[in-house]
Amino acid sequence: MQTHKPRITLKDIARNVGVHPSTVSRVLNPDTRKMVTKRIADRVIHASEQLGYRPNTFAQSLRTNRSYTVGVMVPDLTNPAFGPIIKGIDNVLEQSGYSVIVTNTDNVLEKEKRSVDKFHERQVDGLIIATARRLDDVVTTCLEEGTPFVLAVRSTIEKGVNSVVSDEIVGGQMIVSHLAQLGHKKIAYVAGPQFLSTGFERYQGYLQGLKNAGLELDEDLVAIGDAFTEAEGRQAASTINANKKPFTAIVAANDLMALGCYDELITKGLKCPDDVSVVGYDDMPFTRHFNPPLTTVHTPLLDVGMQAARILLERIWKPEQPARALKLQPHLIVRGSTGIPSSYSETGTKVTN
Amino acid sequence: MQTHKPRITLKDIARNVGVHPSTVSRVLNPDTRKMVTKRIADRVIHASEQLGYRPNTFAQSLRTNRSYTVGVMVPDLTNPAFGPIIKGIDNVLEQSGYSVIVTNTDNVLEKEKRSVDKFHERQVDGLIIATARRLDDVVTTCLEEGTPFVLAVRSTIEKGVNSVVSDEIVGGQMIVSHLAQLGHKKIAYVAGPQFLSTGFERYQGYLQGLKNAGLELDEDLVAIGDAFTEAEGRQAASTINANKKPFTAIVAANDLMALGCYDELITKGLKCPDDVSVVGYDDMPFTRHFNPPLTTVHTPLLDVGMQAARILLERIWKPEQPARALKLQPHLIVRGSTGIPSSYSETGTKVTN
DNA sequence: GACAGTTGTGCAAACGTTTGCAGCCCATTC
DNA sequence: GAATGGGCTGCAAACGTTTGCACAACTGTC
Repeated sequence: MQTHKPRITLKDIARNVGVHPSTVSRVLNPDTRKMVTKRIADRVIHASEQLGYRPNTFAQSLRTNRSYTVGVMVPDLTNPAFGPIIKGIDNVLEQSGYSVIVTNTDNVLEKEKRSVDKFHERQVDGLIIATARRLDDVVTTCLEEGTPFVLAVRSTIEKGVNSVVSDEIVGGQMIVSHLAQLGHKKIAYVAGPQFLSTGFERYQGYLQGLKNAGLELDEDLVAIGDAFTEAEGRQAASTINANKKPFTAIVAANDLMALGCYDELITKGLKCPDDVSVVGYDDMPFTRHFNPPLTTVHTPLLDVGMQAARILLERIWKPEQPARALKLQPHLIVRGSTGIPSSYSETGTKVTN
Repeated sequence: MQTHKPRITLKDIARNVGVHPSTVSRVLNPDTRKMVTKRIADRVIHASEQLGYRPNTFAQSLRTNRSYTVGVMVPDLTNPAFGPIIKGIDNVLEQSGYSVIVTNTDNVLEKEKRSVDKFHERQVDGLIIATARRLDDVVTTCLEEGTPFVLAVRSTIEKGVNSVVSDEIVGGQMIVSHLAQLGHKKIAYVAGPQFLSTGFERYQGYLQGLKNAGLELDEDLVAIGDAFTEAEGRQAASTINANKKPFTAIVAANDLMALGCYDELITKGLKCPDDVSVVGYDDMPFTRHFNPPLTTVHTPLLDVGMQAARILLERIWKPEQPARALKLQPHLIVRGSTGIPSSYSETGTKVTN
């Protein structure tokens, strides 16, 4: 049965040094330290260290209305893509004395609303939202309430919203261009949810990529998944297969869905990349260890987190600034899951990664 | 330039209804609601909803000394093992109205101390520590200060500490037993840091496993990595290779290190599992997609998180209870990275998963 | 030596709750 | 019908800060 040490307050230090608590406060607060004589300040600092003073953040926040706390909303913590993002966020925020409250929304709207309510209740100074839909109540609420916030890895239809994303459209184009160069003509697409900017824009990139390569869209080679998951990826791939149209490559809207495609190919007895090339998106950790190593578009997740945090700090400090929509440049990482299309392989030019 | 809505306080509601703020407080607080007449209570509730009241948590916390906030310390957010743990924690804590502050310590002691200081400053009601070393200053500090806390996925030498871990020793034994059954006699071990309970106990499990199988320890077949990373795993495997002793299997202290072993084998031109079997530990996400799919010990990470959170809540509510050290049962998941040892394969009994 | 100006410190209110205490009202009882 | 008691509600203090204001003590100037 341990007994908590009694908390040291400004009053205690004041009594100890023989000054008024407000003086102590001024000394301990960097912005106001210069107001008080060095001699006294030194004694205060000494005493505060000696007594092991720790400010009471509640009292501070109550008085100042600033919590030095930031809320982060992510859809799914088990998706390894979010680890690096949060790490990036934490890295820069903790340097400025902010703490990060994380919450997992499982992609369910009701939870998102509850979370954002909770955040408001806790008076977070700002929000980083990685759950946003292309049109999203939570976002509009935050806009109305004037809460500083920035979207990570997702963007919205609304304008005037801070966000940091990777350039999804360009990424999508890169993929198709890569496949086209290898000689693929029939390129299927396993799309992510179209109500998410990532899902939507990557698909747009794919369409644009086809155009660039002079290829035609075949709607039978496109299926849309309801979530960025392995299961949905597999499901979508299976739908495409069921259409019985030939194809030599599948582009998946993210790495998880690509893994779903792997599974579908295996059950159909198709080999990747010999029979069908597969490409993902995100370059989440360990993609290079997959079987085969996954060709994918690298999104600088850690950077996304860090930049989002930086922009958020800017907005917290000067809320009047116009919104910034930062687009990081993605790049294609070619690994073993893409190769010369199977139609070519009959000619003997077949390559195994 | 948006203008923040003025905050609604108890006073506002009180004025609106025509009662004293304290009455409003009593109504809105479940524990004291029964003190006030239903008629008034209803009017208060109505008004509070109408006005969109949100309690000011700082004022509450300042008064009550409870923050409804819990700190979580993890060593490395990019390690996909921690996502599920945090998710589990968040799941159960948010149900009880607690928020989760996460911090990443990068395995550096100084950061851990800073974090735990920050947590104390913020008066978190409890801590979940996934960074603990076998003897750890942070842990002893928390014990002294009487902060409720529980270790997740790691344990300490000290007694009287709450923790939830998987039974590492049993897990280690399972692995060796599995390999022995396949016929392996020369089983190498790529150990994790011995100052971490996971590193230490898994190694103990390995030793015990050898004993159980009547095999002898060959120290040349053991190398210790300084961190649970791919790079260290590879390094350790390479060290063992350099010893020029024959072996047919490598047990790695976790999945990441196992991946490092994969890399080392590849550069040495060895095939897994045909030449060397490899097994990992943790069953982190996507291990089944690795090349080859990794045989590993499944640790129920989500459960670890959930149980840790539950125990923490217990401790927060009744601090006097004796500590609980919960051990979850791991189980072996056999996949393609283990097979009959290569010495056998010469007899023609070779199996490819 | 009086005055204005500067510098440093104390005072007290305020932030929004919670909660022990006091007191009111009404019902019950003899 | 007075005394007792119990059930509700109001009062006010307290939690630990921050900060505008007042005021005291200096400095320097004429």
